[in-house]
Amino acid sequence: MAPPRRPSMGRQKIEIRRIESDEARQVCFSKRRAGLFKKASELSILCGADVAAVVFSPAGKAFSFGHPSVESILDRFLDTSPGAGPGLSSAGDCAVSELNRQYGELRAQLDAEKVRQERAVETIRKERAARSQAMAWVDADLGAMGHDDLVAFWGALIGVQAAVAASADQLLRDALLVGRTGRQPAQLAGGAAFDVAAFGVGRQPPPGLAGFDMHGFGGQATILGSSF
Amino acid sequence: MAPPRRPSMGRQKIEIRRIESDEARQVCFSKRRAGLFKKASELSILCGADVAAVVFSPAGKAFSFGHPSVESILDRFLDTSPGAGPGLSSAGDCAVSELNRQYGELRAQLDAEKVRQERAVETIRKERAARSQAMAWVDADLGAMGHDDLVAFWGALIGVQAAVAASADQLLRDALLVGRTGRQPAQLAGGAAFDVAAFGVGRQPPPGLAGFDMHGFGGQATILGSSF
DNA sequence: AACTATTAATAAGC
DNA sequence: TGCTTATTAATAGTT
Repeated sequence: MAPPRRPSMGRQKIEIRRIESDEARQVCFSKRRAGLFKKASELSILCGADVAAVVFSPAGKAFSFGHPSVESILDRFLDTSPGAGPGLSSAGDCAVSELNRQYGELRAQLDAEKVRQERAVETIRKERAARSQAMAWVDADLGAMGHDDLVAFWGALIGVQAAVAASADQLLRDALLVGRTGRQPAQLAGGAAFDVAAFGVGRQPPPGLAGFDMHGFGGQATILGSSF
Repeated sequence: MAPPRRPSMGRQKIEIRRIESDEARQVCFSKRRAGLFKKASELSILCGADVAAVVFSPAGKAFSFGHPSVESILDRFLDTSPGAGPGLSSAGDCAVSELNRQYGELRAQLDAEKVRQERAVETIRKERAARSQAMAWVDADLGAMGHDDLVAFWGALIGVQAAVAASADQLLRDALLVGRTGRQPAQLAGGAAFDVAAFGVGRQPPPGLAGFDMHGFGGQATILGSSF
């Protein structure tokens, strides 16, 4: 039986970069030009704003939308923009100023984003390191380990993982929270990431399972905190 | 118990007509103005078109977007529209144009950064989910588990973790590579993230350790690939 | 300003 | 080019 393919793949996510295919670019141009003019129209009606939009196709053909009229808007803009009179602050300068402000804001966001990315990478690296060490450790003497030892070890391991998970937890909460906030002056929450070595895992030479003193953990392992 | 009302009514359908409330109108103006400029920017990038948009707020404040520059577009339009003069219009404002370009570039970078951040968070989330599931599973019957079962389980768990680690590995390499590059057209490497369920861990009801068929793994556990 | 539930826009496929 | 559909993107109303 043939796979029941859907009649359409639906809208796909696209990158905002030049469309290479001539045909696809032309189609997109027509659709989005219409969409832009519609948005401009809605803005003028909803908010009582004066709006003009001018578009030149790659071929050089001009399209325009304007409320109340393209020319009136353009004239007004060109009139006030070059003026630069210190008395009446020209609106045109405001636009440039606004652009500058947004530019700075964006750069701040980008920086913050990079900091968070680095923290995420670091967290993953730590989790992996801890896991690797723990596995190597166990691998060495697992066969010789008694049942009770295994259970006890498991309990200890759970502790390590819970702690590491807590670190990831912090990062996740952080990422989700800040992700939207955007700004954030790179509030360096003291990166007191859990130090694996403190739990005995991470030492270079595996001490050998026979020697590890974790029996105090009790027979039945229990999942510690780490609220999932 | 009180009716669990949703935190938001979400977007409502609205008529395209003047918004009466001053405050709501102002908010809408800000949002939609940004949206309009974004659409204009996307149109110019996607289709290689020259686009300008000019907006006057009801208060008379001017905002504008232009690629390559507002003035060049407006001049070209006013030139060709009435007189049909074939004269070359000069692109006057290079500074604004450059600022606009940088703005777009920054925004692209920020978007790419956000994508990577999301992937990082998703990876961490998956690792945690896998770990949580595995621990809960074991916790259920660990006490009753025989030694051989325990050893075999450990081997299986190693497999899962190695696979998950591989996913993280990809992310790390990716992040480290791109982190420095800065630009990168967000080359969407098909995110074929490892599916934990494929390893038997992740099923909702713990199948009970007595039933899991992983003895084939052999008594001695070995660390699989996952090059650390 | 941050959040969501929704509506609106639109990438693909015919 | 215009229509259809599955998805993504924009954003109205709240807090």
